[in-house]
Amino acid sequence: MGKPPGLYAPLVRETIADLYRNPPLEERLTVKGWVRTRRTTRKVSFVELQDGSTLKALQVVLPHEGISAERIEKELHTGAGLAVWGTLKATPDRPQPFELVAEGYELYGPADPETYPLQKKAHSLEFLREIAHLRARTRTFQAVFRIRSGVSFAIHQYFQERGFVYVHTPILTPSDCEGAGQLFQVTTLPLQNVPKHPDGRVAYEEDFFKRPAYLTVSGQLEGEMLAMGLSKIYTFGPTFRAEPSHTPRHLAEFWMIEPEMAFYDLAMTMDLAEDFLKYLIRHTLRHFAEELAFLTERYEPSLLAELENTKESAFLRLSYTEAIEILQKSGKNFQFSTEWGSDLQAEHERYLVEEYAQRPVIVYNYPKAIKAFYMRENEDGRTVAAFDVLFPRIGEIIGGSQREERYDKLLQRMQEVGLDLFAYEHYLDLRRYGSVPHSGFGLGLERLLLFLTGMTNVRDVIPFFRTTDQMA
RNA sequence: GCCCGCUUAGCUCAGCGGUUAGAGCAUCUGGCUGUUAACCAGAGGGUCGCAGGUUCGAAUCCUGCAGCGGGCGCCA
Repeated sequence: MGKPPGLYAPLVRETIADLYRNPPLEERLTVKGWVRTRRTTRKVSFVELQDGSTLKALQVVLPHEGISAERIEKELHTGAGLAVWGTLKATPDRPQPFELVAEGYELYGPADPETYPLQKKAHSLEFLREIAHLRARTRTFQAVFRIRSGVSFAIHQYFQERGFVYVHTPILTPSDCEGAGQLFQVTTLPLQNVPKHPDGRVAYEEDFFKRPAYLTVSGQLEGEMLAMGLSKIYTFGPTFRAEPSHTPRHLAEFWMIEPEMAFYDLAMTMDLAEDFLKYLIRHTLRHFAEELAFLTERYEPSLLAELENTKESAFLRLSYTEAIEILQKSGKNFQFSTEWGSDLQAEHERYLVEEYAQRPVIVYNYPKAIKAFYMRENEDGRTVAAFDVLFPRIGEIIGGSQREERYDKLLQRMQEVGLDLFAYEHYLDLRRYGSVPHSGFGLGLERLLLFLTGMTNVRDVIPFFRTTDQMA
């Protein structure tokens, strides 16, 4: 065995990605990684080494005269972690541009082939969900998680370049944002023996916050408070919903991006949303060509073409009323109503995006009755300045609105839907003092990633998923 | 929450009332003059998700349960 001699120590190029960027041919170096596959012939063995820095592997040649075949066969199985040293040689007549001719290696950790679940063959995504702690060893998840990292960076970059302030809104909150959506309650009260008043009410004065507390379902209300001083802000953090939704598009814990802008009206906000999405697509195409090529070949043949197409096309904007007319004239037999006033269902959205427009669609000015209390009422008195961005394959990817900045209108609306006004005093204060027009939207990171990676289940674009009944 | 489907070897699957349940890959053994998810030969590996029922006979049909997946609703 033995450690690499001292002359190898100062390594300039450590990762396999570095080797491909600028191959130090004929140099002696050490590379560290995990075995993807091994092939053995009479005189030499070949190991494909991966280290997660690129989807490409480094071919390592292990001559049996230097390293015994028995040791290689015993130790170097798929999944084993090791350091290997030798000389990088060009191989112009082989599929790969170069290979490492090894002088020795040190095994860090073996992977017993009898029990190690991953093989050099492809596995189903469903199987990999059962071993989420090992998924990062597959190229698929390396590609997906690297794109997730890159697009997260691009989100910050986009807003920072445009003067938005990144604000951290609380994860623990005293109330529900929209009076809807199911909350995870957070408590330090003992569940086996909850202290109660004589009349049966929970004695919250004994709880940690001396009142009920929940995990946030949205940072929007706090985002508005900060935008009313900083003008343009955005949030980017985890969000929690205790909805028992069992679909490939819902998570109990997911990441949301919520910009909020003072002095923006609905049209400006729709422009921002469209520009933002195209920026993220362009960034991903520019920086993750290798990953996108892999995912296109492996999972979604139309992925690359769809990204290219979307980044060029102007999103089709339809008012809700226009959308309803289009649906009514479509000649389609929809399961759900297309009467004015009914909400657009998945089948309607799919028709608008995939058949009618064949590109992303923004629907705006929805009926007041089917939207949240904080959305700004339009002049017609029956619609609100809300919009949804609908994408092919995904459906709704962004939901946003201009907020109701008029105190009387907001108060009236809150009373109509029966909100506890006391809990929203601070929110109402924003309308009492220096209230100005403002708007914002929410983008679900995982849904965006479905579009960017060609994956079809949000459980496959977040490292450890939480859904009803499941914690990976 | 409602509806549908699937569950057979470590993995991906075939078998769909009739001998002792199969294939590819993986594993192990042997071979191969440098392989490209190498190749060639051989071997081991299964209470056919669990429980009950129908039948001369059940992996196969029925019922219940569980796990997983999908559609719808809700949304991001």
